[in-house]
Amino acid sequence: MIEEDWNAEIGDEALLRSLEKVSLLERPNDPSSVFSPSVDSFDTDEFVNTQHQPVSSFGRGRNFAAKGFQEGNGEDALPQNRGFKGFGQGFHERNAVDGASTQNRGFKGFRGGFGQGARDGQRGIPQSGALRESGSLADGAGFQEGNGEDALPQNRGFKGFRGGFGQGTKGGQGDIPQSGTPSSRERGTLTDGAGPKVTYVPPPPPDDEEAIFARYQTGMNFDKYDENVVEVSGLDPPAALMSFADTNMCHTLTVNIAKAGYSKPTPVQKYSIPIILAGRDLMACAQTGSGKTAAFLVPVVAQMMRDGVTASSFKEQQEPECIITAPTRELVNQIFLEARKFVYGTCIRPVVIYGGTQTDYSIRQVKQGCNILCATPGRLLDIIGRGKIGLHNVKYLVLDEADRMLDMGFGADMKKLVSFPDMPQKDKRQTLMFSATFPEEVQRLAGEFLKTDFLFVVVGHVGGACSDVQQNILQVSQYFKRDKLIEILHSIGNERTLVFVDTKKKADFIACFLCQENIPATSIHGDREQREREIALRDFRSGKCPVLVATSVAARGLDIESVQHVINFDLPSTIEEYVHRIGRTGRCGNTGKAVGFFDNNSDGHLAQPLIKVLSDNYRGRGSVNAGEVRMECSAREIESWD
DNA sequence: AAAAAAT
Repeated sequence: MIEEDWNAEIGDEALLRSLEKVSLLERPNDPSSVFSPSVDSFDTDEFVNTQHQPVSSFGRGRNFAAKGFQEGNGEDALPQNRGFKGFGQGFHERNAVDGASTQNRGFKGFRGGFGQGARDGQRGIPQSGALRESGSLADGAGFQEGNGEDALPQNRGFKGFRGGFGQGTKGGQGDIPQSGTPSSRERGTLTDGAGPKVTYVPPPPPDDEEAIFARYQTGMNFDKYDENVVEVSGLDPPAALMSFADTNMCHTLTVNIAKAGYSKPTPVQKYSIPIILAGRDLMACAQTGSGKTAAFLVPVVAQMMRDGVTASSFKEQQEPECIITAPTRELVNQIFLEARKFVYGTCIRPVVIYGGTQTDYSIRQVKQGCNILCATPGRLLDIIGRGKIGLHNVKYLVLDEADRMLDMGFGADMKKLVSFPDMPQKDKRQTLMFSATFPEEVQRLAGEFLKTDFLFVVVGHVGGACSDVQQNILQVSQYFKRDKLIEILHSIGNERTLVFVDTKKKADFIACFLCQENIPATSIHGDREQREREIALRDFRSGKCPVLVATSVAARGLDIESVQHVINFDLPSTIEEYVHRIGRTGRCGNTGKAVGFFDNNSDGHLAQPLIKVLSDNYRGRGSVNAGEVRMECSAREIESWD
């Protein structure tokens, strides 16, 4: 009810500004140069809030945020003076007055208002956030480092915000020299290119056998994958295999497959593996969570074992046999971790490189030997351009989430990749593409990368949603989404839930809001530093933060155990993205639930495709159960809105 | 319109 008040009072424009405000508070600063509270300044209650750094960074952040939003108390609302700048006179009337008059009080109000500020007053800027993430609480060193340097971190954060979020268009104060956070610089949204270097080096993955082969349980519907109709188009497809033992894979690989917990191949594996082993190009489409990664890794590793690889040794330029690329950093990392299982005990060395980390670190990893390179496009092209990767030895080029890799955002990079003079022509390499969705126009683009006799495997139908995900669509208008979200989260208890929103700042805002409501949440999006993204994901995986609020950065490929719910707080703009997002649950034969908030004002274009996706699965099941009846109702409901 | 991906 409080929330309803809130909504009624501040209205749309003010809501957006509030979002900006929260984002300002949350803007990660360079973690090494910010103040942060010491661990003992948190009591248990507050510790919950540390789940999301914006709030945690304030210690009493919950009160802060509550006042800021609900009472419009300027002093509390904008503890950093940068905040006032950010809003200018535009902030909600009630705040505008306070805002103007307290502009220079920012620090004071803040320090006085929040515990840790008083204790560490000399450091000035508490919000700092960046490493206030739960994990960083243990990171005593990080805290200490902040001393003394942070005289003006708030200004930096502010600029970073303008530059990073405004993308040069909304900033309105573009004259401010932008140094920004590392993440805001990464995408080249800033013009001056100055600022601190990206120094992040990811923690090394655990390398004991048990950790490498860690996996989660297949679900009760695993065997139902076989009910899918599989269609293979193209000339002379090889026969599907029935079990992993049907191939002549070397003993080590067979053992690794078993250790990794793969006992029976899924349809996409049954068909893709022999096709790849036969040296054919492949475009494969299969529902989310049905084992596409192993469908290309297993045969690629098998071939490499059969043909031999360049022994790993230190060299300035490495010549990988296989390049795997995917649209997000976390996803390439996940593919890398999966590859480590299959190559265990062999001489094949997989390497992962991606942006947001020290380039030198990526280069060091590559130099030590590289047979399978997992990379995001930008860092890949960068490293190739620096001469660290020779392409002439590439036998396998894998595009995971291929439709995404070929469309607008990445298509040019992929063309660049295959256009390097030493990249083998398509008839001299194997090109493999995998995705759960593949719009026809992108299928046509794909042809340019594939041999003319490539095979096209479709499990179920192209773009179909995973049938183990029970889908519901609720009509919820903009202003009631948060109420509905809270209601749902309370009703499902502590189960792992992924909440998708449409913008980066809203991701922070909603995560912040949930923390205020005592629901430990964190966020992941492209304006967070890579370290923060990885901590957020780790905390979500571990259950420390059972709710992760994300932009589409987390829509594809991420395989997180026991995500029971996906909530599309904002529906995505395309049906493909919807299918991928809900596919974060219901993986590997497990069941999951998805709820989408359908807002008539913004989601009208999705109505028809949603009906199709929902009704396809309804028919696919053959029998009617409660869930599916609801699903059908949902579909009809949507139709009537149109 | 937003998001992602190198610096």
